[in-house]
Amino acid sequence: MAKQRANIRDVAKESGVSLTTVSLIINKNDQRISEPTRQRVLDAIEKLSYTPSRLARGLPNRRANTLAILVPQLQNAFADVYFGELISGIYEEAAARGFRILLEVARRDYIKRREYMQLLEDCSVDGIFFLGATEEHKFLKEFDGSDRPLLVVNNHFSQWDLHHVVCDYAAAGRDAADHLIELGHSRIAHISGPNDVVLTTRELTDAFVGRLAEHGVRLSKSMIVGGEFQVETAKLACDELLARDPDLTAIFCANDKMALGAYQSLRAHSKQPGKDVSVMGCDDIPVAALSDPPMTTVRMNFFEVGAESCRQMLKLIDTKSTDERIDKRIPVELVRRASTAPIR
Amino acid sequence: MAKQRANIRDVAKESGVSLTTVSLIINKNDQRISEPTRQRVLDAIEKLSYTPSRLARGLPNRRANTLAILVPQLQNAFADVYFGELISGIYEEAAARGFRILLEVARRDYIKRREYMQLLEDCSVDGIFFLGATEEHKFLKEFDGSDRPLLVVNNHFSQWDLHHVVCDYAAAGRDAADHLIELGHSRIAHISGPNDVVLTTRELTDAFVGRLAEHGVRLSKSMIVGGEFQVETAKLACDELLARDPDLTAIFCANDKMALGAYQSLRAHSKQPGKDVSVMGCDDIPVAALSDPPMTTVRMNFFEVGAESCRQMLKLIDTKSTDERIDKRIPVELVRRASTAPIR
DNA sequence: GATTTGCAGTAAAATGTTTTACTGGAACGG
DNA sequence: CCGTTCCAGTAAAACATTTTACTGCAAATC
Repeated sequence: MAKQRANIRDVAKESGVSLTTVSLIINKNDQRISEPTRQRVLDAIEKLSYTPSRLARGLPNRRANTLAILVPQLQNAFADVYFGELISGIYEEAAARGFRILLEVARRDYIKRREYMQLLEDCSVDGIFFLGATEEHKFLKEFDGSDRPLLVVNNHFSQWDLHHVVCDYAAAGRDAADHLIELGHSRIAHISGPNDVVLTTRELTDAFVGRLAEHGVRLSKSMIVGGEFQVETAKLACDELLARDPDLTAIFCANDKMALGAYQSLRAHSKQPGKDVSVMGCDDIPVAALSDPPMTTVRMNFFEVGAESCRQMLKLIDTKSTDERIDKRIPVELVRRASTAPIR
Repeated sequence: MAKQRANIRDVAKESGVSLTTVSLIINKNDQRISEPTRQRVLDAIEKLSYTPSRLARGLPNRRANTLAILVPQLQNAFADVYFGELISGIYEEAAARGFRILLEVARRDYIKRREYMQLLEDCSVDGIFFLGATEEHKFLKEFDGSDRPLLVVNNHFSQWDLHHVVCDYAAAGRDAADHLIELGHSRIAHISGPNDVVLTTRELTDAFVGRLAEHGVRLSKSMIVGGEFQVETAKLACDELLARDPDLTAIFCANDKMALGAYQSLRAHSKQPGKDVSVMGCDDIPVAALSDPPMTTVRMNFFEVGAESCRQMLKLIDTKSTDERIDKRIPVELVRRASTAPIR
């Protein structure tokens, strides 16, 4: 029991070669080692059950082979399908390339103390994904035009020059408008997300309203109410809309959760969602298909957004090219279910 | 622009002391440095904006100051409130102690290749939390009685000698039984979790049935149906129970999601949950309070389970005492809402 | 006055890799 | 036969810290 843990030196000694040779074999990218030598070293590795230390490996080139996922502190930070899918997508892609994933929660004093910077500066991490970013996250200004590897996942900002990967929210708004028009609706309302702080959901609203206008349907400002992305607030929003126009025939909600709130409100007003009033959601979270009635919505492939974000990040880290900004849009898809119907 | 990044040597040179002195000051645990010297070094650190490298710090004592959270690959691995709360709890506690959190997904070949071991052996991580463990995860046998720092979060196993932190499921079962008895019910059914593979939910069922028996109410095997923890399967389970006893007055479900499935089934049979039939859930996930009717359930503080798990893990790592096994129970609490009522 | 104790700090070894620049010899072209 | 190229591998520097055992000196003790 002389040593606990074999290191590269032990392997070198055991197989009678130099450290360099062992290192080259571990990092398979070098052709110059002959097959017999390689075999001998591989045997020694097996025999000593040697595993290179990640800590030591990262040291010489200051690469941790780790990426951080930064999420804001919400009531249920990770407990959200939305975040869950994004994280899964990032993870799968990272794992396939030998990268580890760190989880970080951006609480108020986390941001105040600039700990996200610490992460990069103490070499804990080679890049940071920021999920759930809003325009209230002023600290992002720090990354404006910088060559620090930070990527905003599923939001984007026009005021700051950052790397983005995001669903095509404008297309989603247009798809929703087309669908409701096709069904013959014209008395339409919209429950929006927090349009003042999130650009993507603002784009959704703008595209929806814009496309309706192209079809000759005018959606007045009063028929757009914010629902904060939550079930309860959306229910209240829907109550308000019904008070303003008791005869509206369709509601487009900026996410599925809010559409569930609209269901509740409609029922409370003795109206059947999907029959008396068509309701559309956005996202296609699992519960959308299971809801009663099954929900017509626009599917956003959040897993793919995560995966693409990771691919872009790895490219960014490898090339270190700071000259070009990433700005990817992931396509969306209309899903027809029973919560929308032709106008009677 | 000679150097990119200050290291401890630069700080030492700048303040005219040795490396050792700087190191001792960074790791505040040494008293022997005089105040003036400390101040001088602190100023130099500030001036050079020096940050110790985590990679290099971990190397000498082979500590990564990082913990891993291992989750099984489910349809929605992290997208679950349950996992979300556990992870948040672990995270908060770890962050407070300067530990980072790695996320790992135990897919089939991840387990086959024993990558969880790799994690410990390549010094990526000082300990592993395993979430969502079941008896089907045979690889846990590898940790049976071992001094490897693995902790099973919110499940436990009698066949293997492992570290556990878990909600008090037996108490939850008893609380549920007491509540329904108190309301006067005697024609009671139970939708269980996957009792064949998860011990905790089996304990829940056993405690529930046992306590009912103590009160003189016998729950026959046929009135216990498995619901796989999912809404849809629970709905089917409830259909089956109603077929067997159309006059049952109360159903206890092993989690809140399944109680939602029971709601659906009851409505499909023209019965009002909370009026015609009392329905109880377990967990108190956010949607329980928002459901219609608001759900009576047993609150399980998953955040606290996570936090306590982390505290225990850190103790384990610090003491390296392999002689004692962790086995903590976190208390639960009955939450009365509108889905249960006195029998008519 | 010699010895001990405490203070404030330092030298050097240890941690485990990667990477750059080199080396000895064989084959090959002219 | 001489210079070049290739092959298969090596020596040594670099990465950035922690930790153990020491040191010089002043004050206190006997």
